[in-house]
Amino acid sequence: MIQGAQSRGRGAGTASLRRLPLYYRLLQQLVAGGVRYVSSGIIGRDLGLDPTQVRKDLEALGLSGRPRVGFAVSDLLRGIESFLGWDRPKEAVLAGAGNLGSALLRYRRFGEYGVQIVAAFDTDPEKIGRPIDGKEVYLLDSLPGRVRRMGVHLGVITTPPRAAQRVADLMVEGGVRAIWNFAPVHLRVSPSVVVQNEDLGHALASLSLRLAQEGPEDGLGGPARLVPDLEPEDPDAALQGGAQPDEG
Amino acid sequence: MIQGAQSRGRGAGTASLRRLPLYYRLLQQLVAGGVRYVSSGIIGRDLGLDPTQVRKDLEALGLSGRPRVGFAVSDLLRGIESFLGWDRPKEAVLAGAGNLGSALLRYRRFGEYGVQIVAAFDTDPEKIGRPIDGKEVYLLDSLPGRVRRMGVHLGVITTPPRAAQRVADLMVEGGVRAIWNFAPVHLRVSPSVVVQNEDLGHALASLSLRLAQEGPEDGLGGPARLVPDLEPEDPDAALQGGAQPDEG
DNA sequence: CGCCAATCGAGATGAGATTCTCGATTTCGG
DNA sequence: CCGAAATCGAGAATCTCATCTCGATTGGCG
Repeated sequence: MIQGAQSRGRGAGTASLRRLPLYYRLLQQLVAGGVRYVSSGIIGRDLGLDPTQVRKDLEALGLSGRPRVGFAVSDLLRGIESFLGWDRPKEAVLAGAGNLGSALLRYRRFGEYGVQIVAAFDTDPEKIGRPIDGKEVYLLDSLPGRVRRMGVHLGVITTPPRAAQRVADLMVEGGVRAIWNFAPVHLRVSPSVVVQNEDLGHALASLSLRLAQEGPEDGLGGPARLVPDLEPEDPDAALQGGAQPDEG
Repeated sequence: MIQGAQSRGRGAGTASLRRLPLYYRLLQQLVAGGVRYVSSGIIGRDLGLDPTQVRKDLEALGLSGRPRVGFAVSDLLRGIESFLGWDRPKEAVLAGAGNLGSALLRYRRFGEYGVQIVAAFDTDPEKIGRPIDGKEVYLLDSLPGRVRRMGVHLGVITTPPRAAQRVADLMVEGGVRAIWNFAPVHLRVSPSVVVQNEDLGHALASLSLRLAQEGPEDGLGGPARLVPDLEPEDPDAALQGGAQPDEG
């Protein structure tokens, strides 16, 4: 991914950081299959990456493998979880309880990454006071105060474009220091606030572009994520959205 | 961004490709404000990028500016649209009409990028035959045949993790050549099929990580997108999810 | 018309990322 | 116990990307 002007950590560069979730997913599927050890060559082959790169990435995490054997899958999983902070709980609030916002409030999988959305905000009186998936929906105007009292530092914006900037301002006012922005607008915030844009339209269009350009897959995300990104998963747990198209 | 093993185009590298949607968003806000010309310096300041980089990105699109004046905003918008293929219509199908899938079916903004989801598939009998936002929901088993008849090459997977691989196989069987995968699993598909992973959990966790690492914003996405990505928008049009928290 | 400032475009420089090469270690099969 | 194969780990080479520097062009102003 492209990092604009970002201070990168020491060990793992922003590049390898993006691949860790990919490894994590694959490793989870391997443990589910009873595999205990895996070589960088296997990982590389499945993910379309160079084995050396895989080793370097894992090395940056402080993990090491054994010649002729490979890496212990369980070590890798724990190492990645720890490195990415998935084992340290964090809370977030969401603004804009529309289609997308509601879906995110019901999304079951954030917990696996140590993140939990604890409250929602909206301006529609119809929505206030009606919890969505157990999360209370409050009036938008009360956001700064509540967020500050809750001590939450993560905010999710799923409002219409026109409301996004104001919501961002309210969040920052309440002490939010990182914003996950689904609204397709460029937010102007203090440089100390981290903004991660997640434009779904752009993401799908990006995929379409890759298709048109005949660019065989590499496993990475793509859009939004054009910038900093990550990801993981396990093949047996519950699941996201809600519908389970067979195969249960 | 990190691209696994991808054949990159000639003109614009994968890096600048990720920034184009950022420019697009900003430019749309500028036209809405009546601005006709903009310099690379202005764009760079607003987006936190180096002016030279902005010029290089735009240059890669075949666009040029005039000294002392800058670039014509309308030219830039058209150029980006064209380069990213947003002006060429494409159809997509979706599998997994759960929370997330439904939200995407109702998402109004794909059209702006030239993409339209034309049908959905699921295994839940309750959902079959009940259109969502005007899109018909069919039985998953009929996917290959229908997709082939419709001539669709884009597929979206919003199923539980366990169903994802089977759905991917069905899609490929039906002729889908690019998959947007929201299920947190690593899909194994033919190398000729493009897979773009969009793990929302990972994306949010990624943001959280950036926060913890004290990494001031750069405007880029982050996770998923790890690989090829993109994005755009206009500040006045309708909007995404559905809820409109004030400011209407 | 001539000067000044703004802005672009191109080349050079430097940092980061990816790939390649090679030596060391360990397991497996005689 | 010994040789072959696999795998890792470190260093070097290559590539891409981002930033810096500088000359050229253009519009505004006197």
